[in-house]
Amino acid sequence: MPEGPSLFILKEETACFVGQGIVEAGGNTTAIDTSRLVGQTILSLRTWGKHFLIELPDMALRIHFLLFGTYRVNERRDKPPRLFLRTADGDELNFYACSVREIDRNLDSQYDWSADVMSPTWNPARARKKLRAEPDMLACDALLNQDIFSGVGNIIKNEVLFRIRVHPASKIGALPAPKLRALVEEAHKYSFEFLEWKKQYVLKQHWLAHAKTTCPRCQIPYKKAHLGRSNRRSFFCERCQKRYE
DNA sequence: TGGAATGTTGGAAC
DNA sequence: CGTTCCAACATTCC
Repeated sequence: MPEGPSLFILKEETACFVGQGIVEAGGNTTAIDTSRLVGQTILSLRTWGKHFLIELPDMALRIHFLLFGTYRVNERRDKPPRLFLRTADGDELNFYACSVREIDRNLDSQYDWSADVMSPTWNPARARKKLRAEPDMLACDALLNQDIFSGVGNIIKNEVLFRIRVHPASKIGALPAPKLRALVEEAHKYSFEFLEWKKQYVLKQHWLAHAKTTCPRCQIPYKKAHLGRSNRRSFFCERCQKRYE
């Protein structure tokens, strides 16, 4: 579920909830008092990267799906939801195994929307500026940094680095300017390809690097290692992906 | 079937 | 006090 494009799909699927009043709410979350949601109108449903934001008159909720979170719209799983909302029209939104938090209602003061690779206000120049300020950061960590590439997850990270032929342990400060530019451009471009493939249920078959064993370009075995401060799985080709350091 | 994984947080340890 | 490390959370798949 988790990466930014998947949240984008969730937002599309729940657009009909905006403007509706909540007539019933509950779930096994202990983070919020769900009875406070009853009677509130859903003012907006937004996303910032992997955050799903529910804006209400009295509060704002932040849903984070972490690694295993799921949701159902007008359907239920065979498990108790962490949070559910029902509207007067009979629409129902169920969230499972996710983190629920009440956050400050002023979303604009907390979120840099231009950092979200899925946002219409995504700002590549600003991302490059943030990257230039972190020359010692590794490319694999930079892509997972939500302040720079909000919404990018481990799949997108591996696919982007393979496509731009950059080794995950490359130092940001060592990247030639065109490579830095390519990194930022591809993070945005691939996220939208991910979105389309995910909608068509063909995402996995388009993976070129993530969870793969052989480089499709030169046919040698991929290296697999947990790299960087993030210590997440990296799949990379030592022949095709240059290490800048 | 035990281990690993599309992720983040909070607190302990240093 | 800042930085780093690690457990915890929770689900599914191989």
